[in-house]
Amino acid sequence: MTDASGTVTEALPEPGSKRRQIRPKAERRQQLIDATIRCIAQHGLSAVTMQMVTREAGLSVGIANLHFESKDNLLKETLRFVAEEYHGGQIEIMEGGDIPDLGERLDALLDFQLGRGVTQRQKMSVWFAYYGEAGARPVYQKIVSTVDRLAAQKLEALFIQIIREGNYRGVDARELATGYSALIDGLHLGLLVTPRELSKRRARAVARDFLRRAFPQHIR
Amino acid sequence: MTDASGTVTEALPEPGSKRRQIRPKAERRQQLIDATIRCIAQHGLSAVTMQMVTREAGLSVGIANLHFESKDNLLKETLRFVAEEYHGGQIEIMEGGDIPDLGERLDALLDFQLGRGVTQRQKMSVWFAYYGEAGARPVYQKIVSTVDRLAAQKLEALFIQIIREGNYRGVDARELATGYSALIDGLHLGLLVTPRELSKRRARAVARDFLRRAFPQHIR
DNA sequence: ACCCAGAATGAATGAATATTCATTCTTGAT
DNA sequence: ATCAAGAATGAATATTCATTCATTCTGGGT
Repeated sequence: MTDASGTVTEALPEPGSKRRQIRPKAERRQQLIDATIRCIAQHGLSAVTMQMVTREAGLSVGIANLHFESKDNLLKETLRFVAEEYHGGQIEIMEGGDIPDLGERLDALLDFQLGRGVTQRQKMSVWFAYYGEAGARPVYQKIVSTVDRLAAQKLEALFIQIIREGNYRGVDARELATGYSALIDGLHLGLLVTPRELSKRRARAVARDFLRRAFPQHIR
Repeated sequence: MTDASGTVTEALPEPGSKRRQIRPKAERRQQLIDATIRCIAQHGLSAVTMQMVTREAGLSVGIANLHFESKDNLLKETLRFVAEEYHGGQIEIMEGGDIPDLGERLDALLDFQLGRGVTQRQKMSVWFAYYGEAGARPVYQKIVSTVDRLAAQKLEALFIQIIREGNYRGVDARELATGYSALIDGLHLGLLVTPRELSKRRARAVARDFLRRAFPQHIR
């Protein structure tokens, strides 16, 4: 706050400067969404305030209502972003032009779903914060189920390929896909709520186990 | 509000009467917790207010702070109640003096976890509402993980018995228990958020499938 | 019949927070 | 240089909500 030189501090813009910057709308929107994600992860959805978000973004309070028309809308758009990012990532891997080998593709998917560091934990927090409200908020349900359905279809398609390639008998791709998705969601929950009991390493082992049981030739 | 007879309405206590009733503390506490559960299920955790809860319970606003010292505490106690009820039910089945056959016991557990009607859905809402906040609220984490750990131990114990009885090879009870718990949590999530895509019937089929894969002699 | 401990009430209070908008500032075009 | 469009600001407003507490009421004990 005080300057070593002891004279006028107003002159040059410091790191956390107040210098007003004008940026395109899209950039500000993303900045606010990112800040919202951090706030939800740190304080919980129900404790998030506009002041908190805008301070985190290093912007003024008025700007949130300028770019999103309301808090409600900001939260909705944040969910949409997280949902699309998560499911988009999965879908890209599952379509997998990069990885021709189906077993490897499964591994890559698992890596994406249970890998990463702190960032991933932040996203998880946000993800489940919304799930928690979804029971009472149809808007959230709709956003999630839209992207969810697409990912489920891709997963089923991948499983069908694998089943054909491995000539696995008595395996229902759709049922298995539902199970695998649920398992991953449940493991995420465990990592979030009881990180002491469930390490990321163990979560991965559990998920791999599930896949190995179903597709022994492709995993391990 | 008005009486058909057209005269004094004050006289006899109607259904929604204002007649003040004095009841023991424990009863009022439970009444408030039940009302809280309904409110969370209907409006979402972040929208719940004290006024809402006390109105739902048919009581005055002051009473909540009389029996619970604060809103925070009421919410905490509500979580504790739901957690203990859910896990308590499971544990009772898993210890299962009633059901000697291990396969049947597994079935009973599955029934408990994925059965029931509207009530169950209410509890699920509450359950995940708290999960959503747990990332940011250590108090919630602690409550959940305490009961969770106990249930996990019981499940592992049951699986160990089954593995011994069935002489299953290459199966790790603990890992399987983690997987099964996660699967059930994930299915609950699916039922809550995307009830259109996942019916209760299908959820049960998926869970049974998981168990059958692991313990083919005991299930089906 | 009467009392009184303490259960219950709800109007009042004060703190927190979403939203508005008059004003200021920035930037690219002229 | 000058200007206008519109991006950004943040003090002010209005609302909502948790919590308090002076008061009222109830029912078991005497």
